[in-house]
Amino acid sequence: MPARSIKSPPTIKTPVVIDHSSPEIDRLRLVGMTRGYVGGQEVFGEGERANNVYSVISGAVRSFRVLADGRRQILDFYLPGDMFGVEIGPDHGAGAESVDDVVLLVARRLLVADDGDGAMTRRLLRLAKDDLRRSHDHVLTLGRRTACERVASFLNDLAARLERPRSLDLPMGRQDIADYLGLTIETVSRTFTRFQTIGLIQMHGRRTVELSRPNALSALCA
Amino acid sequence: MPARSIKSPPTIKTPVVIDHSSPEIDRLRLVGMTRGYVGGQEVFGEGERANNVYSVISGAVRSFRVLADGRRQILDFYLPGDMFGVEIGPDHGAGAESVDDVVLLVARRLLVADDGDGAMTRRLLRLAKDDLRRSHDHVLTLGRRTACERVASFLNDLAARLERPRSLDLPMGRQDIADYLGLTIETVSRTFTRFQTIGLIQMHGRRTVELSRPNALSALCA
DNA sequence: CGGGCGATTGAATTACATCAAATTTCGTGG
DNA sequence: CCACGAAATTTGATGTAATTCAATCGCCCG
Repeated sequence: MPARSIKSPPTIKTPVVIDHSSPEIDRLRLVGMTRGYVGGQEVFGEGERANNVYSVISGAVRSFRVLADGRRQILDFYLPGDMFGVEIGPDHGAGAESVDDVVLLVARRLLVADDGDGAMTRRLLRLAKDDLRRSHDHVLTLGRRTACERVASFLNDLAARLERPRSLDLPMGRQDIADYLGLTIETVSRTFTRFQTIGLIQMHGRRTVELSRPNALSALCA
Repeated sequence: MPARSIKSPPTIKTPVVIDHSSPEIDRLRLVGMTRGYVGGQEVFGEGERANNVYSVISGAVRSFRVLADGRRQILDFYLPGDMFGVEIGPDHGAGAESVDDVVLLVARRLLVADDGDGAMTRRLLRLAKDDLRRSHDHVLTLGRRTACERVASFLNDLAARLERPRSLDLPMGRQDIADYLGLTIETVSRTFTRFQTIGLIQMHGRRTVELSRPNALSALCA
């Protein structure tokens, strides 16, 4: 995972208070500063001390682990409204980088951990369980689905998280998708073109995917 | 995922109190009844209402999800001292079955959820984060490791959880290992024999693995 | 209007799956 | 204690989905 040419890092610092509406029920109030990142910047490294927690205001973040020889596995993508970087132990179990241009809310870890009553802890528990559920889905996909099914699932899930727009804007490149799905960039590319040939999707440029037949796509997920 | 001949289900019910020492720091006190299972019995099904939580007293439990066409992915194995089946939502996101003969502690969900102060919630948070960490390891393994590396990781991890005995007793059969590692039973079998040929391991019967060269095995995990 | 990087396409290779026996293990009953 | 039989595992032959290697294409930015 290559060094990239870094544009001027637009590191704005402004005090901010944000209400994150966790799906359905809870609201998570976080107090901190915003910070801006250009694409491909490190937010924190694997094994780094976990002093802050983060919440995506705009853009997308990837969390990942790497093997000694450089093979990379993306564990999750975080989208606007998602919180990440919360740890129980002293340091981060995975690295995190901006996928594209990103603005994050950065809060001190201590401000989150302690709040007298257990309200915050309960929210964090809910959050952790959501992450676990997604990770289990991911395990199922990597362990038992074909390349074709993986890509279909990916588009499907992304569309679901973005509230099912007919057309979605991929924040990440093909390599990121490959590293998330446990495939190579070539296989991902081929699968996209096959989907397009079959009429499942329609690409406009390389980042915009129009889901022509969303039901057929879901059906492909097996 | 065959129906199995069920021996007389030794369903003993005895009131029990158990202290689970969570690694290092916390202790989790659970009050409930014990229940016995023979190999291959359902503890709960995917989508079933989550009325109880469970803790392994002896034996091993597998949690899993299945695709519509029957492909199965094992998400985790639970060993003595492990707690499982805790949910935030109303029902279980995965099925759970006994791997071999098992005794579980079964506690009512309500007894766990509420305890005035947030002590229990904090323990559950720690537990969820542990599960998440393991699931992330699993994603890395399924997404980016070869069959050989997967089997090595599996033996390695199992040995670590069993406090690194020189010789370990596999509670699960080859099919379970395959369904955990996203492989076929044949590939798992071939890999075991190759490891044995190379002198990495020595099998005694089909369940006992002697780790002849544990360091070489760890090195194989990449 | 180039130029460069990301993406696509093609050909050859391979790791793992599939299909099909043969063999071993281990519980059971004699 | 030993023989039997079903089930689990191993082994072998073959097939194939996905990877690897190698150009080429085309989108997007300056």
